[in-house]
Amino acid sequence: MGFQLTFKALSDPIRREILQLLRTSPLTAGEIAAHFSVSNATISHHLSILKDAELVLDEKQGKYITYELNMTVVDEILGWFYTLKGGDFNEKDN
Amino acid sequence: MGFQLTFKALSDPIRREILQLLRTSPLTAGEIAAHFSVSNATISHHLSILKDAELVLDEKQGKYITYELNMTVVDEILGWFYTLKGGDFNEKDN
DNA sequence: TAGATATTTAGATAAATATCTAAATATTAT
DNA sequence: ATAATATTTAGATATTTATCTAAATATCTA
Repeated sequence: MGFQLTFKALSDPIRREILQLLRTSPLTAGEIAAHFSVSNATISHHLSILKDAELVLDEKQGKYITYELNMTVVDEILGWFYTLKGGDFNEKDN
Repeated sequence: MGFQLTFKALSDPIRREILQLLRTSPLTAGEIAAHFSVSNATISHHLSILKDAELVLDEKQGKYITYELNMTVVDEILGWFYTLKGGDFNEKDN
């Protein structure tokens, strides 16, 4: 539980919007890129940051790569916020 | 509810640790700075970023400035994560 | 096998960020 | 008033980041 990659990943507005896009169902890289006005390469870069943070999972399906939200990590980060609201907190996990 | 400043503020490990320090009670800038090995000026800079994000509130008390957690904004950010978990989401608020 | 499509990787660049030291501001105490 | 203490602001610098274009890789289809 090192949260550095997770929070860094969440600090960019495009990456947060990608997560919201994936809220209802998985999408391919191209479908995701179509929602934005930056290049596909840039979206690919953002996806790799989300992947490193384990906020998304990817699955290769033939020509396409499908991305989906990883709820496990979303829940872990929620846990971090709950420590702020009075729960326990292990200082090492930051 | 523009979350950009909030998430940016949370993306630095020192700032997250400051928030955890303030979990139980308010502290002065100096008390906060004493927990870290960077200069007071640097901590002051981090505090100003947390303040801009409204994650902390400050109150001048004579020679000291006391900082405390702003739970209101913590709760707002929790709301953002809940949209990811199936709730409603207004795309403008990102 | 060639050509088309989907995605990522590489290399470059401009902007943003964290940090430092030194100086400024404000408050308290002698 | 002067000195000491607490904090912030200013200016500089090195690192990180988001973005682009062009090239590489992988898969599908005719």
